[in-house]
Amino acid sequence: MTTTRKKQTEEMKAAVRSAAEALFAERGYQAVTMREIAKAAGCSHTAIYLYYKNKEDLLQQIAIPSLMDLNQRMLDKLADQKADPLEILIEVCEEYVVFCLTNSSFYTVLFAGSVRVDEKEPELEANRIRNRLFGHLDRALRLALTGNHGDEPEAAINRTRALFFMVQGYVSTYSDHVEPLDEVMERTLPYLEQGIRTLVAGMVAHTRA
Amino acid sequence: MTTTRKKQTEEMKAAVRSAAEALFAERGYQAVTMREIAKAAGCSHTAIYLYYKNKEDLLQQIAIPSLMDLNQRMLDKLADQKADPLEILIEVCEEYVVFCLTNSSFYTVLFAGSVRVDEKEPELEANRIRNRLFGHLDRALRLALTGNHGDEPEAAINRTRALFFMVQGYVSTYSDHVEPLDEVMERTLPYLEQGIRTLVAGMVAHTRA
DNA sequence: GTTATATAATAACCATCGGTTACTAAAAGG
DNA sequence: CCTTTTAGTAACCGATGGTTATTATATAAC
Repeated sequence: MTTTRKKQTEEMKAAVRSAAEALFAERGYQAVTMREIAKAAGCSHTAIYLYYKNKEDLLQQIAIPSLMDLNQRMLDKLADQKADPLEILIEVCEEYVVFCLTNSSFYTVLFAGSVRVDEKEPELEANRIRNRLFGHLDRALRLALTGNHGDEPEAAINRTRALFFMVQGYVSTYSDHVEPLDEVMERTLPYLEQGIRTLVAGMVAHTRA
Repeated sequence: MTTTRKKQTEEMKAAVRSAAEALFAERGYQAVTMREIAKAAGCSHTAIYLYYKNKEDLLQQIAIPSLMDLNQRMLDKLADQKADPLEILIEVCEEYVVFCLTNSSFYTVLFAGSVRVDEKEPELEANRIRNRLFGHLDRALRLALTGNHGDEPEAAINRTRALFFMVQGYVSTYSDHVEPLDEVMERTLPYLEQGIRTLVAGMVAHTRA
């Protein structure tokens, strides 16, 4: 059996991943050390570097499936033909912010660094997914604003920017929650919802004027 | 002369402060080490701990005067009786975001941690100033919305929250700028301005309905 | 002016971090 | 059964923020 060793390795790699996932979620990326992860997974901290290039790579590998899930959920919301476009927009935004708050350790590392123009590297996979998520927000807003199709494309881009500021502001405001996350979201998500409704109302008013 | 030693000490403390201020502004709080600051100031890194409790305390001491300046500038804008309240609101918000982007190393540490309820400490001085700044944003918005005084206080608070999300979102979106800060602000401040105008238009539309 | 005392400043040190390297142990292949 | 390959680790590296034991010196007292 040539599989014996590889299988064990694969199991160890998965154990590291699982341990890191739990620890990152519990205490945040920065606060968790490679040695802690190793201890929780049951190997020496140097072994982790056999499976993952470094600490950030480990985070990226953990984050990608979660990001893909989020991507799919946002797509599902967008695909609902029967729902009111404004309600879809709100739900899409909420999917996004709930993810960011739930996975704050992903968020800070994946979204904090802006797109690097200076390097020849083709960007990190996670950053590519992030850009796709932004596209979904953009599309949801455009669908909620049918009837304003006449204006210049620049105006539409600026509207999306404003929406994005609000969503991003919500996340960054509550990302350092002390209360349990459930309570924070139950209390504050209505603020965001109302903010989006108000902002959209302003967009409608502006384009009518 | 009993002043000789104390004076020299005071000079050294000021040199540390000045060096740290420049280094934090240039490369960010996290990236700068105490040993670097010491080298730039011309003392050993241990001496810094004679003047300042630790690295974060050093940052706080540096930040407070800047925050007070910002506080005053926001107050000045608010005091202008002749200007259009909406323009005042936009200027107050811009003072705030320009400060946050210019002093990003202050920002991340001072504003990232939410108000700590768990400790008996009476909060950090910097956090107290921060809350005052939020109050200015709130007042500027209320002044820009005269005529909607009839509605419940909760609605007014929620409007301020929405404004705050947008402002905060702008800052967090551009706080990791790669381009020179001047260019970033010149390009992106109009986005914020337009976002605020749209949001306020939505508030007016909502309260009229 | 000499000596004693308070204190400013530092060198040496500590535990810890992310990451590398030289080595060991054990499974795979003949 | 022996050789080769490879998974895994102990020891190490340079660096961090922070502490402590020690040294140097300006002041005060005689």
